[in-house]
Amino acid sequence: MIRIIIVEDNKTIREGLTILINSTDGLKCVANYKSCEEMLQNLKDDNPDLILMDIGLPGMSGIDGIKKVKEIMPDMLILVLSVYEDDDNIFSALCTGACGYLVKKTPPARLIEAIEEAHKGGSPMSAHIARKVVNYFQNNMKKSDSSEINLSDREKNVLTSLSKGNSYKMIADSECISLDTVRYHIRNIYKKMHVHSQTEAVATALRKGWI
Amino acid sequence: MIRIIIVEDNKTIREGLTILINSTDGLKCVANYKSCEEMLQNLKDDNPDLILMDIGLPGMSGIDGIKKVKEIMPDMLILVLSVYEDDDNIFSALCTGACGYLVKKTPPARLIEAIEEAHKGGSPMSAHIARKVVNYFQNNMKKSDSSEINLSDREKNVLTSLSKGNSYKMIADSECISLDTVRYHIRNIYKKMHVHSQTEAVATALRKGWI
DNA sequence: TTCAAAACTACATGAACATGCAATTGACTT
DNA sequence: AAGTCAATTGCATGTTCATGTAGTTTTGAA
Repeated sequence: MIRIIIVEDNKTIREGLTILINSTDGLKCVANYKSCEEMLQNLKDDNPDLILMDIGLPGMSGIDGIKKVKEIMPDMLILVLSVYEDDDNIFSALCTGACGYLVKKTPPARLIEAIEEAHKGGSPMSAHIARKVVNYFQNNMKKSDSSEINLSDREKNVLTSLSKGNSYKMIADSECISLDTVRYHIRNIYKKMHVHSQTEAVATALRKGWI
Repeated sequence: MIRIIIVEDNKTIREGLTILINSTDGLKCVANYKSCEEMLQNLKDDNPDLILMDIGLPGMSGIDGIKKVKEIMPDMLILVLSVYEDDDNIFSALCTGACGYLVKKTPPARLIEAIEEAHKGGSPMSAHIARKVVNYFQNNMKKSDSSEINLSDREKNVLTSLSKGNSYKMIADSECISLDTVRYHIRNIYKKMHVHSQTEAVATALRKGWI
């Protein structure tokens, strides 16, 4: 029996979900709340296996609610049920600790499936949500592929050291080379990267994931 | 009618998938190959809507295959069907351009669903794969939460400008403030961030995702 | 209105950096 | 053995930066 609590400010939806869940074998809605605050007060007593949570709530937002729940019970399964499909809400929810994200128009049968899937270790997401998540990977993980700048090991060390705020003198000492050799390497780094300052070199390298 | 091609080295599986797809309304397997090389040669002629691709192939790996396909047809839908569930393969595939990732034990009915879901703009993933993807977010996107340094809008602009390699003078011009005001803001940034150089400030901000 | 904080401007100075030129060394090639 | 090349060191010079001190303007709250 999967113990579920619902957090949803709309009474109709809240009661509909409760009925849906309670009429399904293996699922039980042990409580439902119209705000995160109420839910948090009773969380320990309710001791649910999974929380079905709305994002757009009066008072504490669902995102903050997820954060609080995770502080109290880090392994709690939280399934977001939201009308929002914008990147901010989706990524905030997932980063904060939601294990899945469904849009509100999800049909009842799929919702039940999703709850069971989450409980079995999955991360159910509505189709477009999942695509957004995958797109995120494709857009933001362009590491080690494009514009293959070939920095030598020494150069990489120097650049990494620079990014930590070390001065030429400190780098010279830690690399056991002279101050002028540090200058030499940095010149070469600048030449390879087409930049003219530490800041630009470090920023570029960090953005492209070279260091 | 969704036109599909299959890349899979195991003959039994390949033929089984072909039959499964061709016996489903709305789907048609226009070709099947046992290697990426063969598939790539005929890609343009086959002109599929979606590619069902194995990862563990002899010769060119599925990951490299995905990369090649994306170079030729950037919008091609590629659904990975793999026995591997390790992070490297999953993330490589998704980053490279796969729009979904299914494990091979996926039941036929779910596979068909997944193909249709991918075609409608979703990103079907097997339960544990999805969870791994979501976990990635929770572990690696600790941006904007910890150590809440409160940079003003102006300070953020200045810092961003610095990270692009602009000099104080250039920043003064682009922000329409005097050189000394730029200095003033940078002092404050340093104070808030506990650093003493551009490089350190920019590196820290980039690493923490503030800019 | 009045006060305080934040934002802006100014000037000054020692430190750190960017870059040009040049010489030395060691490794590897032909 | 002579030659090439990367790594190293050295020196010099103009530029930019980091930071102390201090005055003015703007803005938001009491």
